[in-house]
Amino acid sequence: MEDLQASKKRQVVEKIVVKVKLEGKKKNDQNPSCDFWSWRKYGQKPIKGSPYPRGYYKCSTSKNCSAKKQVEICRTDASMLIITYTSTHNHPNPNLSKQPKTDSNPEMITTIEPDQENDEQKPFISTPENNGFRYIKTLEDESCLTLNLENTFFDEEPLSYPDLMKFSTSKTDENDFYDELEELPMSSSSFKSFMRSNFFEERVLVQPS
DNA sequence: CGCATTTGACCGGCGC
DNA sequence: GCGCCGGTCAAATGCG
Repeated sequence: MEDLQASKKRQVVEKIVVKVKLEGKKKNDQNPSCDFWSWRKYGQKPIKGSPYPRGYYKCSTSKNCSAKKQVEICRTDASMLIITYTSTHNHPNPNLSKQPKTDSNPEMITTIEPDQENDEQKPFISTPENNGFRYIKTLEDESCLTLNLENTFFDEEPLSYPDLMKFSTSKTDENDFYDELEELPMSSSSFKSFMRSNFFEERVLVQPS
């Protein structure tokens, strides 16, 4: 009841759209937990234009965490998972603290093989039309950045990215978190490699029309 | 027995 | 104003 102001009107809602390619592996087939947070499914709906339903998940790690995500299968490529993150977590990642050790998993974090469809890896260009914001592209859009995850999904967090979790303290404005990622000249190279090695995130700012 | 998932109903926004 | 569609709720069910 207190969070109704968030859904009241169509204010600017920031979303993170992650496209994940399942290399034909059934690994995480429909497994929602392709990240280190724990999610609880609270709904599923068929989506117009897509033969596949979309699942709605809430963060189950913390009761007051408003983080949500939607998981759907790309209608043009069933091996592609589209995960949309809404809101952000207002609590530290549990897994992060429970696995302080060796990140010696070079195979997991590795890097992205540049040889595969790297031509899609075009950087986002902020044009006056999009006001500098990244808008979600249509799924058919070839320019959507995608990454092949090979067999390595992050069942466990591939590496530690302190910068990513630094929001644990001053959590006044969650958006700051992503703003930093956005503006950050990439001081957190570890985060970058993390991102690149697992998926590509696209920051979407939905504005009222 | 407790918790997560499933599933249909309900609600609100948007387009026509 | 109406209907469609996406998102959420909540009861029922299944599973560990």
